[in-house]
Amino acid sequence: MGRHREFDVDEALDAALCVFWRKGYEGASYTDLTKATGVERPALYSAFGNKEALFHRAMERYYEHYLHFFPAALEQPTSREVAAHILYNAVELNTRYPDQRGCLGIHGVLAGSDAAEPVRRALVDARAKGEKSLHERFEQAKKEGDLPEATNCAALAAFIMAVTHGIAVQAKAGFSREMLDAVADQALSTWPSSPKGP
Amino acid sequence: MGRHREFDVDEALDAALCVFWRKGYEGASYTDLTKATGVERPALYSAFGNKEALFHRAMERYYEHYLHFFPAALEQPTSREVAAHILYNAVELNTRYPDQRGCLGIHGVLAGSDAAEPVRRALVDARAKGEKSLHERFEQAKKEGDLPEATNCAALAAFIMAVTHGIAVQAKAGFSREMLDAVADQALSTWPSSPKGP
DNA sequence: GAGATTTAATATCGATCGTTATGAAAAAAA
DNA sequence: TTTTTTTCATAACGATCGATATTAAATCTC
Repeated sequence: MGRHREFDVDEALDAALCVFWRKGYEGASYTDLTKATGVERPALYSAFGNKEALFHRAMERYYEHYLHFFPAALEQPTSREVAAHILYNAVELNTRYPDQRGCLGIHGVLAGSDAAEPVRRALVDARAKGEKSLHERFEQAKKEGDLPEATNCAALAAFIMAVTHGIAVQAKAGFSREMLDAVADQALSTWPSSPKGP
Repeated sequence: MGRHREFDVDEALDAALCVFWRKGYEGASYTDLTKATGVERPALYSAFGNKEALFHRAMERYYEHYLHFFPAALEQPTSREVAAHILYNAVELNTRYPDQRGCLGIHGVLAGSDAAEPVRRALVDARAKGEKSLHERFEQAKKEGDLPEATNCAALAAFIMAVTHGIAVQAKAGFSREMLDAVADQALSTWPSSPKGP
């Protein structure tokens, strides 16, 4: 009943995601989005709703398709390996595509107009969620004797995330993968070791 | 010869700086700027030139008035103290004003429209300049035996800057000063020690 | 095939963006 | 005081923003 859609919604979403990745939420205009997706404006509205909803969908897809290494990292056997997986995979992702360096979640909307506040909040919440899961993973490591009893697990998780965010900023500035790997090395260079540990 | 200016240029610049700090370059509109400065649009243009020039002036003032701790840190006696000064002062600055958390230089324009490319480049260049001076300071430390011969000074400088950038991102997200100090602690716990060192 | 329903494409909406004429107000120079 | 020069404030500029009304095309049901 009715005409069929002539474009692939997922393909359009992927193209829109790349635009947001490069330009952030407010920096990406519908002119950019229609050009990248090959889909006219009203069709984008019909398929996704407004710009904020489209960004939300792009953000979900980003987490699923690009940040999948994060939940996977939490399943590494030791806390150090968890941290290493996060850092090195972040470096790889942040330098993988020359045209969209850095991380959508970080420079999507660090700052912007008041109108972008809900989007900014959504990204902050998503980051907080990831950091919380990392914190909990480190608490588990402490229980297992993988981390010293005195470890501030919240601070350790915040530290790893801070380095990851910093790597995203530097990747956007054009830093080489080699340099960013070295930054990750340094972050891991003195991982707190448990007396019971290896 | 002619009428006098009725507003203080430096005061207006300070007010504009705060707007850019909060909203970034493209997020700050002239409506915001006139409201914050109390100066009408044409007067801002007359005093500073266009928006890009105004941001440039604000950026200069930011480096002079707020990031002055950075060149000062380079004069600390040891590389570890240099790094500590940078990190803890960055935490303090990034959490000093509840209304403008984070760092103007970082979230000023991480992403944005193509029109903001020159501004983005200027901020990247300014960051690179600071990082280069830190790198050189670490090379000096290596010569003095304060850092091990094998130290990758460029990576070490990039690491400190990465943590600083990450702290800025987290400060913008509302992290407490205590938490960010703990992040800085963790970053410094990885500090390489020289065999000749203390 | 006829009518109903959904999508596609053009063109445009009001609002806001950065920027600037324009003319009144103020202060120095004559 | 008159003239000249600079600033101030109102208003509006063209361009672009996100979002739609409208009409033609396509595909369903009957």
